[in-house]
Amino acid sequence: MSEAMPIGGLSRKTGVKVPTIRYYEGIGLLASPPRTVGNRRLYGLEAVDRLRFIRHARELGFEVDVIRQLLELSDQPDGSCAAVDAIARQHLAGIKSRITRLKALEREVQRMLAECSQGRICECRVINVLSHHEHCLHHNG
Amino acid sequence: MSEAMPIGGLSRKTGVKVPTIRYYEGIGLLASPPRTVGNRRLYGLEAVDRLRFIRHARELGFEVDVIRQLLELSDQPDGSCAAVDAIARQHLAGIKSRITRLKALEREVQRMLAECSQGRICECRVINVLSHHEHCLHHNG
DNA sequence: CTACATGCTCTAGCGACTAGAGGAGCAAGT
DNA sequence: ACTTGCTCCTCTAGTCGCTAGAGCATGTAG
Repeated sequence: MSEAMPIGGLSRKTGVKVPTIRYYEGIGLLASPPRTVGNRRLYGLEAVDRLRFIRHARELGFEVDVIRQLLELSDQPDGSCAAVDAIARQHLAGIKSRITRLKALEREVQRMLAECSQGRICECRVINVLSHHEHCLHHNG
Repeated sequence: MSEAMPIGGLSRKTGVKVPTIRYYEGIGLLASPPRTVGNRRLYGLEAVDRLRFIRHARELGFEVDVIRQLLELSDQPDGSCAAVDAIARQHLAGIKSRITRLKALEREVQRMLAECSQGRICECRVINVLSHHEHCLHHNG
């Protein structure tokens, strides 16, 4: 019955580093746990769940503010999940747009490289493209 | 013959915001220009070229440190462009890997959403997946 | 009783800006 | 000459999500 654990134990169980756990507490993402007589944090099993949720959401690229919302929503088990869905959908849209922009970058850098004939700097296509925007396809922010 | 211009003019000509220009000067990316009697920066046309180069490289996602290297290289017009090429190639690899990781995220968030049947929170697939890592495909950092 | 690990708080740093305070300079209009 | 309003100056602090380190306290094993 090792119900309660110190911050290091929580860290090992969740894969979240100790300073990060304290950081999450500081920004109000993870509740302040009770302390021992010696002022050390003492976590129960619910903290493990909570922190795993946070970690997983972070791995999926959700921002801290958004995770805060998700946590609030997940605390209302009878509420509609429409809001959760909307958040996830919005996140997906953000990911898609980042992919699109990165692909545009990829094409452009690739083109730059393809045109460089490995000569001297003064005729280097890479430097050239960077110097003169008009030679380039990149026009989205 | 409007050769020399104030910082606002440079900003308009290059599309780089005034505070950003000053920031670039502060970190040594753009040389400190001469000043007027009234202590205002006075830029010539070479600053326009330089700043456009920087801006374009930033738009392509090159980091400031890397741009510093590219600028140094572009100042040696007779040198080999192998180094420039290597930098661009490395950058391209970084972009590719970011795309790969984002696509993995995309798939996962999409799957999460697809499985959610718009019911209550307590049976919401999104919350569920976030709570339990093992239900999920995501395993790369 | 002594190591050593682990914990605590607090502050500062990362990258690439952005925002704002509080003041000075400058050009145009009256 | 004076005022209005824009631009410019420097400096500091904030953004995001941590991470690193200082300097100390506590807990545990031998």
